[in-house]
Amino acid sequence: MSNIREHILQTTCNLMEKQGYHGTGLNEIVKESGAPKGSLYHYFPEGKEQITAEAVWQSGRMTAKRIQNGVSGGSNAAKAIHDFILNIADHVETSGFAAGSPLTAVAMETATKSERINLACREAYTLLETAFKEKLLESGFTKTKAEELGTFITATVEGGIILSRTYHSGNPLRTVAKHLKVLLSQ
Amino acid sequence: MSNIREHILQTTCNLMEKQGYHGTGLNEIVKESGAPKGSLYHYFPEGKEQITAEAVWQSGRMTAKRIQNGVSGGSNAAKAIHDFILNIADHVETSGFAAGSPLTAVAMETATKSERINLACREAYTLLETAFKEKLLESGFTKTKAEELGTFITATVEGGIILSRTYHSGNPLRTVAKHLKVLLSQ
DNA sequence: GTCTATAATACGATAGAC
DNA sequence: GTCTATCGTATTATAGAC
Repeated sequence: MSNIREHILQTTCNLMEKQGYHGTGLNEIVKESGAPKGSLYHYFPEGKEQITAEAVWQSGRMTAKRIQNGVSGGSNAAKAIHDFILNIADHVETSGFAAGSPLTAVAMETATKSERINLACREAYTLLETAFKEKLLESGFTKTKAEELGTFITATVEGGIILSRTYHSGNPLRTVAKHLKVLLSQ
Repeated sequence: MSNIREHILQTTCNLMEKQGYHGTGLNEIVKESGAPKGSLYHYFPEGKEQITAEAVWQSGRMTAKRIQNGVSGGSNAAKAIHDFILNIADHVETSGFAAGSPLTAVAMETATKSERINLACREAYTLLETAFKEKLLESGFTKTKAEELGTFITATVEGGIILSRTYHSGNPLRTVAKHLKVLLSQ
């Protein structure tokens, strides 16, 4: 796959995790990525919607992988999930308060405005929920419980990201990590 | 206080809980509110930032009040918070998947772009966290625990709103409500 | 206080040369 | 594949009449 194409997608992720969908312009993506300006519509003939949908989807796949690889042994979901969230907390602070993924902002902005992007966001969230669920299954949770907790954990992390970005501090995410660990260790 | 002014703020809340900050234009606010077009900059001389900051702040105050009044007796925080979230779940579905408040979307979009709106979002979230905390204190939680859980609950609700909007279903919020109740009943 | 008209700018998208 | 130039349409904000 083209290098430039990948780089445009990565830049889109980086910008949208700070500014969201409407707050990020195509001119900004071109400029920031350093990609040849004429090539944007060559690689993404369907424009901004296509770029965003692909960026969201790719970001979801990468985040899910990070959850899966959290603890290789897989015997302790509580610790794996705890560490995963602490990593996001650090990232928020070291990146100038980026969200770690474009998903949170883009999902909110486009939920009722673009069917295509909304579909990509659903798929991305389902990947995250499933990754958490698998971790919990490995640790001995029942199927129903693992499924519901997968949703619960995803919601809590997303909300923690919003609070940490708003307060310009990783602490809300750290509080979330701490209490999720207690909940999952019981 | 002016009736028109209040109506402009209310309309801004309604639009931004669906479309966010950048997705909502001033023209749209004027048109939707039916307010006299010439009066927008009369009541809000500092423009969109001022309108948004005030809308966010007002919305935070109203939501905090709804949490406080959830259960008048105040003896059962778990049930009060559970019911509060179920109400949001219903609202998301009956409103065509609005967020219940402009806070979630606006906070994400403006966290690093507008200091003024960011400050309003912080104050609004602090109001929510405090409202949850007070409910927990009334139910006998220790001060430290009530404080941390106030943050945890706020994060979980905000994340639940994102998931429910994305999936076009109140069910993620209902899952959140269920497991929060279990957590708080122990 | 409210109106219309418009300034000034940014946006997404496209055309056509090379 | 990549370029520049530009179209058409949004946006926020302001000016000036009434």
